[in-house]
Amino acid sequence: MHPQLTTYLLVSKIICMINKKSQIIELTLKNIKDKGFLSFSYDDLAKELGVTKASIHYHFEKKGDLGIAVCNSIEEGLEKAFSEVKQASIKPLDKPLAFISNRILYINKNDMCPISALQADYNYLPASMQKKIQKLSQMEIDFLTELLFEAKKEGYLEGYHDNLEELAILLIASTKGGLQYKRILGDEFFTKLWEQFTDFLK
Amino acid sequence: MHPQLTTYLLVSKIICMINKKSQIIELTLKNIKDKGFLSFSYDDLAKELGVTKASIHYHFEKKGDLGIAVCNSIEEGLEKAFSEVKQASIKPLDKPLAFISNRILYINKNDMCPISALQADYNYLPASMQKKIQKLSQMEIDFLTELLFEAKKEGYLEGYHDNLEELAILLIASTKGGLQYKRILGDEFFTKLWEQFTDFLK
DNA sequence: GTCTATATCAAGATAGAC
DNA sequence: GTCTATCTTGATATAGAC
Repeated sequence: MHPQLTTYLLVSKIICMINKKSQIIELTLKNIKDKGFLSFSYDDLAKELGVTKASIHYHFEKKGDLGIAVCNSIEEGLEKAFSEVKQASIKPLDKPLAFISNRILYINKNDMCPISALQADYNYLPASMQKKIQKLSQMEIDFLTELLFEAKKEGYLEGYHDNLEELAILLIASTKGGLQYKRILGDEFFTKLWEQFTDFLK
Repeated sequence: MHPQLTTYLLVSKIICMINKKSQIIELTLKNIKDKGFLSFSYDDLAKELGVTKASIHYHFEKKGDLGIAVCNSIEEGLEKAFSEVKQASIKPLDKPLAFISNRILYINKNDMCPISALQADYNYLPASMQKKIQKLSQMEIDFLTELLFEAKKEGYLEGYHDNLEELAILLIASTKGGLQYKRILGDEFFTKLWEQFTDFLK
């Protein structure tokens, strides 16, 4: 075989592997949002991808490995949303809620926030995942807090002083709770919540 | 055998059955708070009670039956907390948060709110349970809303008008979200949330 | 009412062929 | 990289003896 062909085959194999890996990660994320980490199975993924369980195990030997990969993917999404909103040409006061609604955009009608789903399963996840989930949970708070501080620096949020982290906590906690209730009681629940958010931020 | 003795044995058998049933329900509630409805097993209960799985199946043939029984138990607790707080001799303005803290009292350090746990598993629960969970979710809102209205009637909450249900939704949603974060990030998270609640209600 | 035993099914994971 | 086959374990559930 020509050495060039060998190289080509090797490269395309690696690219395919990367694609398959990220396919699996994406699909896992979807499953987590639907049923949680403990409740989805390698067989669920295999069926949706049209392959066997063993094939998934080739890419992610243990379920925990796949869990870590998904957490990393969530982390990237979080950072991307943060930097996009930070650089957006909108009023600084609108950025905190833009960040939240950016994140919510990817949660479908009957799905959970994936971070909430991971938090729910927390007690029975491997320590490596628990650590990652801690980090993700804190990151969301920190990003939102920073956006609130930037708004404050620009002269908004006069009613608030050193308590912007507290406001971030209120916004995140009620968003997460609200998303859960929305699945059960319908969209109005979240709408009524969001209206109050816009009142806080003016 | 004396007829009296027969009666005695029958009665004590029934009482024992009732006790065993409520024992199972209590233990199930504990398990739901720890791992969620889908993740606990009859074997978990059996081991903790020192009996076999088959024995639990005698009392609750299907897992869904047990789920309904637990939901009913939660509903009773909810109604009890509501009527206790309603009749308590404390300021009407303190009653809404008294209701919430009354409910939180029974959630241990690394546990979830059982309603939140059931909400997380919602998509994969039997329809009978989904209906019950809807009812429980709405009940909490309604009870809290009513306590807020009573406070308003007594002259408190001047800043609020027809939006007391919205306030209830904010309080419930952030409480639920906050309890989840508390398990991951520690008690301070919830403390910082609670401080804001007391600011809202004055 | 509780037990033993068992049926059935699904889950995570691995071995080895192609 | 994917497959078949298999192992092991655990889950829901039922049958029938005591």
